[in-house]
Amino acid sequence: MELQLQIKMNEKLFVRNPEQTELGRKIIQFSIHLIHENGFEAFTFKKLAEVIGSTEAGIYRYFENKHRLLIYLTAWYWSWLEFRVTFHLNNIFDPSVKLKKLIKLLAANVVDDDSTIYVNESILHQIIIAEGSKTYLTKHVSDDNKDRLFKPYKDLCSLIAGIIKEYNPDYTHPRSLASTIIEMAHLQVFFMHHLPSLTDFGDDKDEQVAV
Amino acid sequence: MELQLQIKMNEKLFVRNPEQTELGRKIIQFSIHLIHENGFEAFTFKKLAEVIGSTEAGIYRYFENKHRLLIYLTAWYWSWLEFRVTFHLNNIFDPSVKLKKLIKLLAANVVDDDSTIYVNESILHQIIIAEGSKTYLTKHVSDDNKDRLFKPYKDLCSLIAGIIKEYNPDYTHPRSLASTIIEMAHLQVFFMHHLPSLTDFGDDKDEQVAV
DNA sequence: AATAAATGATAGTATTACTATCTCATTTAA
DNA sequence: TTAAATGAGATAGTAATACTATCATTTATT
Repeated sequence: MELQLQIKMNEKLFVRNPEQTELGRKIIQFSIHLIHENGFEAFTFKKLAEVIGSTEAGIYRYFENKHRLLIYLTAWYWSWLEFRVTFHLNNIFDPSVKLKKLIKLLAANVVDDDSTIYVNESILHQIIIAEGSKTYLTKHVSDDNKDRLFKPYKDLCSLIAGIIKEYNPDYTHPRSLASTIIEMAHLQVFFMHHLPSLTDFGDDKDEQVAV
Repeated sequence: MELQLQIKMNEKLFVRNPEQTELGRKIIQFSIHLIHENGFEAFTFKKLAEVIGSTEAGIYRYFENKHRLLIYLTAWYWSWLEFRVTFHLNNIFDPSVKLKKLIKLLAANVVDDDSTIYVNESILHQIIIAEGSKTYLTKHVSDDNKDRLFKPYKDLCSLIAGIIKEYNPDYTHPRSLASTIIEMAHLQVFFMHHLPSLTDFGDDKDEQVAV
């Protein structure tokens, strides 16, 4: 069975839909690699253009600026993750089993998913860890939020909060706990790799974040 | 009783010690205001120079670049917070009381502390919430870490991890829990103000983050 | 009073983050 | 089949950013 996974993206995230043209798909594919290699700060449209054999102006036809591109990638990732979570939790009814599976999914190393050709999910996952929070840590969060740019993130958070509520209907802070779980599943991995004294998880290839 | 609180800062954080000259103290004082007003991305040494009536080159004599200045401010904040925590937990021996007091200290609104004239702790606290994680979310974290630039953060984390261990010596992840508490005490406040659906805390003037 | 440190003034550079315009090839639609 | 629309390359230009360098002047220290 060969399926092609297509995620419907918010139109405000781009100027022209990158999924519909060759250049657009190259922008997605290679921006992921470039951001991962040099970090978001050092990433420029000019460098990206050189890598994909196009021009700076060409990339601006697809994305308003590099921050929007980062939000696009991040939104894509959260949508993809939500689908993954929904898929894996399907037909499981015990909330405690659900929660355990969920945390495994969030904390596990992501393997590249072949059903999306130009997105390398494994690398994208690492970008989210290192750069994800920069999408909302800006002076224009509220404007971006009004444009619903963070909806995929919020949807995932809601999904998790719902499972927490199922597990314990009396728990008073399911959404805060959900966002904490998501953020920490990522941040603890970052600490493990770069600031190990801030975590108890070892930077071991085989070791997974404990559940 | 009038005390002057002086925090000994790591020499690698600056080119010339800003606490020892008038211009240096102005840099600290007004960079806090500027970063808070326009965000770290929009903050430049040129704008800062204009505000304090000096020149761009003048500020470069104190800080290598704006990122180092942000790390300086952040390091200062964590040191100040560690002192505050140590002070408030002095002579308390029940670990559960300690933990509760600690979380109150981390989550409470910070009021400006008069024992430091040129640092407005209340505003600095808001900067840490919105910009703090940008200090380590870079490609050069490991180098910065080798220069011990994050020591104040790690020290605070250790202190909290120690209290957690006192409370429950069998707990296997005290450092991860400590960093989670610190990060979330800040991030949930950010969400409360800007992305309220990611939290259960309301953006109410009187309401404090629950303990 | 002599000397060193701190600051101010000015200039210059490479890079970044865009915007604009014009051409040309390819699709698509009438 | 031809005209129009679309996608993309090429080139140019601008304001701002992130610095570095030099030199003169003011202020502090001995």
